[in-house]
Amino acid sequence: MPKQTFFNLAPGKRAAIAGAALAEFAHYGYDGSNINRIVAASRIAKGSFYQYFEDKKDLYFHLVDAMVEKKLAVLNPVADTFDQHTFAQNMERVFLAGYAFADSDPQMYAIGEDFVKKQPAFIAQFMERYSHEAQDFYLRLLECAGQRGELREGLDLQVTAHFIYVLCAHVPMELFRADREFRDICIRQLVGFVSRAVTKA
Amino acid sequence: MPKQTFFNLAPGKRAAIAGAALAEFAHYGYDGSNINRIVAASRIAKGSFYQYFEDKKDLYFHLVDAMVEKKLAVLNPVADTFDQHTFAQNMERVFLAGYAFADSDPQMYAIGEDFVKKQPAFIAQFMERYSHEAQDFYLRLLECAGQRGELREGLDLQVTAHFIYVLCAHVPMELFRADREFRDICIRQLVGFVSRAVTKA
DNA sequence: GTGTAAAATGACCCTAAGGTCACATTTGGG
DNA sequence: CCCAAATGTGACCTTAGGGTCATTTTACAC
Repeated sequence: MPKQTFFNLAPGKRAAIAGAALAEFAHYGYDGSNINRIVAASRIAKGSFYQYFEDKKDLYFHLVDAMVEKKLAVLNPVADTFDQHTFAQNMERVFLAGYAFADSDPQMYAIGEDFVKKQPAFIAQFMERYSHEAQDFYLRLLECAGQRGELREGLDLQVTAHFIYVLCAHVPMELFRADREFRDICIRQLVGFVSRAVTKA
Repeated sequence: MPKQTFFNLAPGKRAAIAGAALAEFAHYGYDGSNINRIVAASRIAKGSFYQYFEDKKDLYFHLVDAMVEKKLAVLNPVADTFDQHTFAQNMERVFLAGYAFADSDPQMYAIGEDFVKKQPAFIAQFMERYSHEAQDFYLRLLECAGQRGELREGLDLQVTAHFIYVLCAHVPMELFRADREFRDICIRQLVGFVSRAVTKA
């Protein structure tokens, strides 16, 4: 967590630093990011950086936290009404919400992409705090479908949730820059694929 | 390309270096790899390393070349008989061949995984030499299906080939460590997914 | 205005790791 | 056996970049 000093900063200055960091991590990913660049872009001294943050990871996790929070703000309303929809409908709602998030904040999205695809070690660390948020999300989706009697018999929910997670974490990312129509086609087919894999008939 | 000196080496020594490098890149990926470790593991002096290779990338590309060659040796026989099978059959054959490769040489597979997932810059460089081998592969698959009259109307083959490529590059990797039965289920469903997406009815 | 605590600063430090080089050793032809 | 060319060697160079610290500046209480 950033030091108190960071939160004492004038909002504009704090936003400048957060903005520079956001751009840096979105553009270069965690591995390629460079504190000197962040410091130069936000017009602060290198020493000041370490008045605000423990280290580079501290800042990075702060942004990842913000990203997760922002993404959950989009996804939670969807998850909270899982029981009012079919499994297939819920899958589609999840995808649409995900793209809404990505479209609304491409930099946050880019940080999430780098985080999920290139920082497996951090994910493990992070999950200790968020208790497997992502997998649990799809588990909730499956359990809800189970209560509606939609699921096939003999399904290992944990494994299936992971499978869905993998699919949803990787495939839509590649389509992010595609046009809306193509996206929609792919979403519909992915929804169908997953639905056929887990629901009866 | 490695220097002539490397190819003049006694086969055992050359193999020791190649083996150490293979293990290093497979374990740490390109970004985390360390020449000092490679040098220590293969019992040569640091200076000798640079008698054999221009630089770290030279060695890495040498291994990636070998990896691609080995993978193509498995995939080409499949591609050469595309016209004797349905699209769905060919998709399944491609997956099975891919897993056969991964199972037979997990280290080579790991290098490929890192290359595809974490080295987009290198892929671009590499493709200049291999003329989009991967995308072309799926394009051939689609074109063959087209000649058999299996494809839906109005399909953009280039885009579709890319979509299939993305799916086949990311999803199976995640399943690599899963047991055989689960793998087979997933392969069948993926084949079905892609088939329904591109073939008539 | 003065003193004290917080914050700002940038030159500097330190380590990791890729890459070099002057020298030593081996090899092979005459 | 001798010499030259090729090869082997590891101490050393260099750079990048994360992180530190002594010093200065600012903010604020009295």
